[in-house]
This record gives sequence, structure tokens and C-alpha cells, in this order.
Amino acid sequence: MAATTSKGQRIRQQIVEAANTLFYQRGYNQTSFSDIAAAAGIPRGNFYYHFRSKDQILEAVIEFRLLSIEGMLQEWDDSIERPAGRLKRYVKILLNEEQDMLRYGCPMGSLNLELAKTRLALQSRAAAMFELFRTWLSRQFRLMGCGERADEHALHLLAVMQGAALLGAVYKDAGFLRREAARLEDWIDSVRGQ
Amino acid sequence: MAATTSKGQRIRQQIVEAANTLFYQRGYNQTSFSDIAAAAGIPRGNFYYHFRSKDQILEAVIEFRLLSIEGMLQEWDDSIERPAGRLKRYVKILLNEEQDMLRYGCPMGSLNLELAKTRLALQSRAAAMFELFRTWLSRQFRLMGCGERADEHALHLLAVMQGAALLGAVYKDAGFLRREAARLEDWIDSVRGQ
DNA sequence: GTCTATATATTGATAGAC
DNA sequence: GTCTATCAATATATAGAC
Repeated sequence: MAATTSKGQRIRQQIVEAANTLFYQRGYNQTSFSDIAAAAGIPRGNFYYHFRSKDQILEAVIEFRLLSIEGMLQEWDDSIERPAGRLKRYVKILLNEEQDMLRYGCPMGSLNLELAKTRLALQSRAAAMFELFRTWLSRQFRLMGCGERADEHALHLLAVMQGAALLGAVYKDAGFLRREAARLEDWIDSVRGQ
Repeated sequence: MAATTSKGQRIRQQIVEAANTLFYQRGYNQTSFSDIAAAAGIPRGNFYYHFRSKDQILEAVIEFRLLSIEGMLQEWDDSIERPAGRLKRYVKILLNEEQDMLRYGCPMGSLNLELAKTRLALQSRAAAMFELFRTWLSRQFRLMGCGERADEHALHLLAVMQGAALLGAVYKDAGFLRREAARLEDWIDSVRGQ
């Protein structure tokens, strides 16, 4: 890739970011080319120059999300000293993204669940987002002294977060999200050294 | 409603049950009239006699599911003596429906999450399925002596079950479902009288 | 590289014969 | 009540002018 960003690459990035938002808010299947083109501010027919198919846009969106997640986790590693604090920062997503969570659920969870039904091949690629969190969470639990239970704890934390986000979207209840976040913080403290 | 079941009512029920399965396996948006008609074994154009729109079929499917859930909960009440046993029977869904859970996730959760994005009015009706479980779970926790924390426990149990089902569908990992089920059984015991 | 025009399939939904 | 034929809208995708 060139050091400079060409106009074509800029448009491509606009498409990816517009699609990323729409796939989250409307779902993959319910987002049309027209929707993406309108949101990205380009003519409809044009972007077959940038992407051969809708599936390719999704793959680019997944890549984009993977990079975002990696950057976020790296930032947490750099700015938060202790592993328990990092885990709690992860839990805090429920509160920071409260409005979106209540409206659309978790972007990872809802995308995976949608793709699991009819687009299994794409879902396995979307699962890589979970894998990034799982590996990172697992490492934090290991640093906390959880040893071989670290990965089990990581998966459990992922699951409870997903459940909280989903039920939040069902009931549109911010108080519930906060209670689940508080409960998880207590659990993180209780799991220390186990 | 008449005591006898007319042919029209039978066909209507066939449509609802076919749609119920397809909405679960493919999702609502990804299920077409053609799909339902083929699965129900009737000509495509025909069933506008039975349902005016696709949304009406979904409403009928939700009604159907609500009745199924009510029947199931009633059966558990009748056949299981102690509230802790009833709660564990609920958790056991993860194991009994293992294959479907790993493939399609939870029927309630995935439908609600899909509808939350673009069909909010229908989602609020689908949320009634959760409400049935919530009320029932809440009652069991109250019987266990959880007092005013009963409803919080009920929501938490719902959330963890949803998270387990979702992550199961992401990772297609039966072992994970079993571990989460075991963890929830322990939690039910630990929560006694709290 | 960008855009207009359009192809082709499928969607939810109707009209009307039987 | 049941079915065939078909509508209008929308979807993904392409061809080709500029």
C-alpha cells in the first residue's frame, strides 16, 4: 500500500464506515446497497468499482471492526495498570454505549447471531471479533492468577456481557444494564486468585 | 371459536407452525412468503386468504410461541415440586436444545434482537415472551425466599441464559453450553434464601 | 475512476378464474 | 375457499458512456 491515501481509498473507507454503522443499526440483511451509497454520499452504481459484492463489504467491515477492537484493547493495556481494572473497563462498555446497546444490542453479538442463521461462512469470520476479546480477557484473568480457569472466566464474562446487552435491547432498561455491570464488577473482584 | 376445527383453521395452523420454524432457523427478514408456502405445502398466493401481511404471520407466530411457553411453564409447575428444581429445569433448556442453540441461537433472543433493529413495534410484542419467563422465574425465586431480590435474580438468569445461547452459536461449542449450565445450577443453589 | 442506465431475480402483495 | 397469473417495488449486480 502506498504511503499516501488515494481518492479511491478514501471513498472505499467512507463506504466501509457507512456500512459499518448501517450493519449495526439495521442489520446486514436489511441494509441495501442504496442505503450504503446514500450514507456514504456516492452514486449507487459506483461502488461496484470498490467492492464486487455485498459480502465483500461485510468482510471489509469485519476487518475494520477487528482493527478497531485491537486498537481499543491496546489502548486499555497501555493506560490501565492492573488486570482487574482492565476487566472493569471492558464491563464499562455497557454504560458507555448505553444508548446504542438499548437500541441495537451489541454490534458483535447481533451480527454473529444474524449471520449464524443463513450465512455460516461469514459468521465464522465475524467470530474473530469475539476471539480478540476472548484472548485479551483470558490474558487478564491469567495475570490475576486464575491459571487454567482464565479462559473459562473469559468466555463466561463474554457471555454475561452479551446476555446483558441482549436483554437490555429487549427491555430498553438502562437500570438493568447498570445493575448487571455492577454485578460483574463484584464478580471480577471475587474471582481474584481463583 | 367453534368446537370443531375447520379446514381453514387447520391450514392456518400449518402456516403458523411452518413460519415459526423458519423464522427461527432463517430469521424473520430472511424468510419469504415462498419459503413459508413451500414449507406449509400450500400454493404461494393462497395464504393471503389467511393472513393479510407478513407482519400478521409474525404476530400469529408470537401468539403461538406465547401459548407454547405458557404450557411449558405450567407443566413444570405441575411436575416439579421445588422452586430450585424448576429453575434448574429452565437452565436445562441449554442442554436439551443443544443442537438448535448452537446453530440458530435462542428463538426468543434472536427474534427480539432482529426486530429491535428495524421493527421496534413488533419487537415490543415479541418481548412478551421474555416477560412470561421473567414473571415465572421471579415467582420461583420468591418461593425460594429471595424476597425483593427475586425479580433482579430472574432478569439476571434470563440474561446469562441468553448470553450462553448467543456465545454457543458463535463458537458452536457444546462444552461451553454445558459449563455455563453447570455454573448456573451452582448459582441457583448459592442464591437460596438470599 | 466516476457515473447513468439498465439487467435480472425476488420480494410482498393483488386480481380474478374456478 | 383454493388456486393461477401477475403486479409493483426493490434487491443485487452489470454494461458501457464519459
